[in-house]
Amino acid sequence: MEDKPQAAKAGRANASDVARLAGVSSATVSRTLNQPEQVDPETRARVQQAVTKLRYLPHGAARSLRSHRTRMIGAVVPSFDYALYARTTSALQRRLDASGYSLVLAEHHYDLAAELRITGQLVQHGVDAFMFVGLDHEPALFSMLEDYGRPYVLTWGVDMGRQHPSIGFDNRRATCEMTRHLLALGHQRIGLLSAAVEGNDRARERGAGVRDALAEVGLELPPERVAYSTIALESARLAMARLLELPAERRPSAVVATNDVFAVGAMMACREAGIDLPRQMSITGVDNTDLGATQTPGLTSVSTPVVEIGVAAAEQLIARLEGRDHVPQQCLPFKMVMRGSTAAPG
Amino acid sequence: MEDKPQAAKAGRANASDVARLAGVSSATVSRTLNQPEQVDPETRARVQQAVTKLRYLPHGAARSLRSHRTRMIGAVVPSFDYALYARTTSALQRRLDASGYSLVLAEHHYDLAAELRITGQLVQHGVDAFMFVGLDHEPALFSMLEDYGRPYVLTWGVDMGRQHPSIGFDNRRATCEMTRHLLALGHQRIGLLSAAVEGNDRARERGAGVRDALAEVGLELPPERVAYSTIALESARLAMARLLELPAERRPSAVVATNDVFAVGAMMACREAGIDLPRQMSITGVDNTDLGATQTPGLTSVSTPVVEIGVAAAEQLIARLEGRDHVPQQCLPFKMVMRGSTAAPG
DNA sequence: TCGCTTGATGTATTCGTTTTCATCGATCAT
DNA sequence: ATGATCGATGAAAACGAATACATCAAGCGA
Repeated sequence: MEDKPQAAKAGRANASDVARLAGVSSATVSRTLNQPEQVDPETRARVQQAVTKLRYLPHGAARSLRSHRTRMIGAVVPSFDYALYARTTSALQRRLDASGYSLVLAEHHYDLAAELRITGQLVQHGVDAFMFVGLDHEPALFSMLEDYGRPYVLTWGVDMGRQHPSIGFDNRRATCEMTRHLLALGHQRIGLLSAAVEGNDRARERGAGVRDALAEVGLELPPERVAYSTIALESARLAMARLLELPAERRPSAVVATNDVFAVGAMMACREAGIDLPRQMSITGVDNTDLGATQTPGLTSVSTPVVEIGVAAAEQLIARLEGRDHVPQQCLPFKMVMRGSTAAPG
Repeated sequence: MEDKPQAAKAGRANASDVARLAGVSSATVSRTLNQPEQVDPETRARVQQAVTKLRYLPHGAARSLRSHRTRMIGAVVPSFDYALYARTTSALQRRLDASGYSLVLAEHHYDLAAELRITGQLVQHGVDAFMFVGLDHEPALFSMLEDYGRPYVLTWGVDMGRQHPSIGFDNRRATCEMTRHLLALGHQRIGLLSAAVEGNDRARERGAGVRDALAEVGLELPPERVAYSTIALESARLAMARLLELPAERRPSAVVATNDVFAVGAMMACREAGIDLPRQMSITGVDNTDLGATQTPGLTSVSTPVVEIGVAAAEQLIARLEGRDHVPQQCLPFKMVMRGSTAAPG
């Protein structure tokens, strides 16, 4: 009654099953899958056949327990819900997939403590390497990655101090150039619609860029012309509404928003208040999303290298995991996209 | 020269290290982490202390090799880039995170063969359960999940045949009601802007809903009033442009788009062609995204239960993994959102 | 006080691969 | 012919945690 060879094997075939069917040892099965060139073509074919016949999928946990690699790469982003990160992540996955890596994606809702916790879970699961958004992170995050020997790359910003590998663009110069554009149009009172800056280097840099451009012409940015918002249209609309409450002579004639969602929220507030765009108010965004591009008037914005960041991040991480050379810091170009939302003050 | 106890331990502490520091066996460490109630409070405290001191993270691969569970749940969606899936997935992650599960996210770009391949990779990595979008999938996908004993739930549609667990809403009724609304406004020639229907049950159902409503009043949908698009603004704009090329007496006075991206693309085409919305053309979408809501005029759309789907999917999968009761089929409500993009024909 | 139960802990095996090392023909230079 | 080399393969030892089973002390009733 013992030893029913092929009878009702629970569910999953393992390497020994394949080996038995192919008449080889499990070591040869493993080699066929991992270093095919080391095994005799004829044997190899026999093993392959057994693999497909049994629908064998190697057991990832066992594999990574032994080999210390999972071929999984983690992307930890602030939010799935913002189109930008989605497009970067999408590009990242495509590139990873092409090299046989899988993507594990997680979001932290702009909470750096949550980011640390979630990344810890992923480290536990054996994720080999990480992509993060932005330069600001908990120190404990870096020490954990260090302890566990996990390569990582920061994105959407460039770490000038060269402490960490990073791939992004110059956020500060982006808003600086945008502000110069508004100044050139003749605007004097320029407002800023920004995300909260703590833990958010992109927001900080983008705000600094506005101040840079203003300083170049001897102007400054009074606190009353700065409004803060969370990344949601409604929140941005309310923030803009507060700016519009300023008395006419102190109210900005142009507002630089640090991203397109804020900019579109601002447009909503203007429409509601009966303010004509762009005659009575110019608005600019950053990221050049569909959301902004399809507004009437179209939103002037900065086209950021979303896809390029994802691809470059994937390539750097793969290169490091496979011990190849890589460029640790990459500062990619951005592009101004002028549309109808900016004009000379009426 | 042997036996330097704590000297330069490579990187990672393991259960034995924790056990040694706490003066217990590794079995007790494991119990402390997994069945804390079975271990003496005093011992437990000592172990916990050692865990934090050594910054111990259990080795996920080892754990899941032995226990056959990873506490990872996979969501396989068509695209990260469409806001809807992002919001569902976000809700899903939040709910999973609260129960100690991690999310693994992957996209297949509307390619069901890719979906199968990618899901296979995730099964290899030990992902415990899956959420998919839509009812249409490769038969091989279901047999693989069956073979490997992985629970799954289909979303964004309700499987009437009760073959598979599913959570969604009635896509057909959604566009049907939308079309009735247009008919009630007095439209006679109604067009359809749809995604390709093969492998996409949502598109198929939504198209059927339009035909249902037309049939109720004895009308039908001639092929020339149907245009197909891929999920991108530019593609939708071109598709709508083709509908606008019809001679005036056969051109639709209203177009039902099967999602908001298509609808906004259609709006772009109209603006470009100098067609006044909604006087000369009514347009409706599905999904009620920010993209549609912020257009001028605002897009009339169907608000779909994006967040609820994510939460319900998470809860069903967790319940099944933990052997608890669950409702296999859930049909959630949707809501019509009327805005300025629909009006009586001019 | 003895045997029995109970609770807490340790010992040892197991999960399914990868990988090191050994083996065994076959080929080759001498 | 012979020892060296090489290519292909198998046997067996990891990897790190979970867990069945054994152990041991304490508590209990008779």
